[in-house]
Amino acid sequence: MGQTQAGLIEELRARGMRMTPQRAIIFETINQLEGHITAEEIFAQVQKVNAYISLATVYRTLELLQEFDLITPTNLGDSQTCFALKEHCCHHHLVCLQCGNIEEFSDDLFDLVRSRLEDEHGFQVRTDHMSLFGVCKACRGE
Amino acid sequence: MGQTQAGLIEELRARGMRMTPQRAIIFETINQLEGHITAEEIFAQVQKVNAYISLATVYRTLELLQEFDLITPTNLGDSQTCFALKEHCCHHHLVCLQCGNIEEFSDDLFDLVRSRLEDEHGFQVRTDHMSLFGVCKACRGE
DNA sequence: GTAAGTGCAAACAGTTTGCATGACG
DNA sequence: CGTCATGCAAACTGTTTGCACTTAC
Repeated sequence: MGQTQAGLIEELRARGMRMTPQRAIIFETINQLEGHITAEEIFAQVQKVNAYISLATVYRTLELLQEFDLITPTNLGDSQTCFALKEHCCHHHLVCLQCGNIEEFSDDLFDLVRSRLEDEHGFQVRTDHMSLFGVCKACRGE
Repeated sequence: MGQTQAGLIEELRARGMRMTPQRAIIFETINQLEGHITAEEIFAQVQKVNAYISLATVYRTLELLQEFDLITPTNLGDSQTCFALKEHCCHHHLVCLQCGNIEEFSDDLFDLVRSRLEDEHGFQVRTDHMSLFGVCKACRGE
């Protein structure tokens, strides 16, 4: 956890971004609040540390982290957008039924499926090591 | 197509809802615009038929159709919500790894996965006859 | 005729943005 | 000390709602 945060800060610096107390607090909050959280939730948590951090800064920082490819936004039915760290995301496979080629895709894509199956069916899906079948870009192009 | 629309209207009437020209136009539009469409897209199309139908009515009708379980909303990354007819949706299976019990779930859940794999990888997934594995409600409760 | 549906405009929620001020490096 | 980040408030987008009016049944 501390490591991840140090990693975040380090990477920010490496890309010439400035390190501000606001950003540090927001990063730490995202690290602590595991799973999918909304901007508003981050804001609420962040305000406990420092009440003078604005919601706009939270949004701007989230945007920054997205550009850095460190978090991913997901839309889970609700009106609000959720965010999650990318670090732990596993990969799945896309298998082409025509040429047999296999490519990978991120586990993020299953966020909505997972949460809805949990909410609507009480079913806890194991999405590790999934394979989806279909037709790849190259084969479709012909 | 005409059949589906007749079905919609019939079902509306059966539930004691009124049939208005606005609703007829909106239904027909949803039928014609296959796939996932936004309220705004429906509105634009509907206005070509009758320019005096308001966006509010489109939203109200969409809400109505959701209550009737005839369309499903989906959130595909964009800011706007997409809607699709439920009629063609196939079913998939949830297989419990502990008790072996199998339950069904709707293909709608894959909307986001499908569209993102198409957009991001150019991959056309075949989501028919899918099975997902995990732990069912009953087994989790223990 | 009466309950339900409509249009309009105003309200609303979530997010973004312009600008003056403040602070990192 | 220059540049970039912040806070504030106002703008913006997608959606919902209150209300007077209209219409289906």
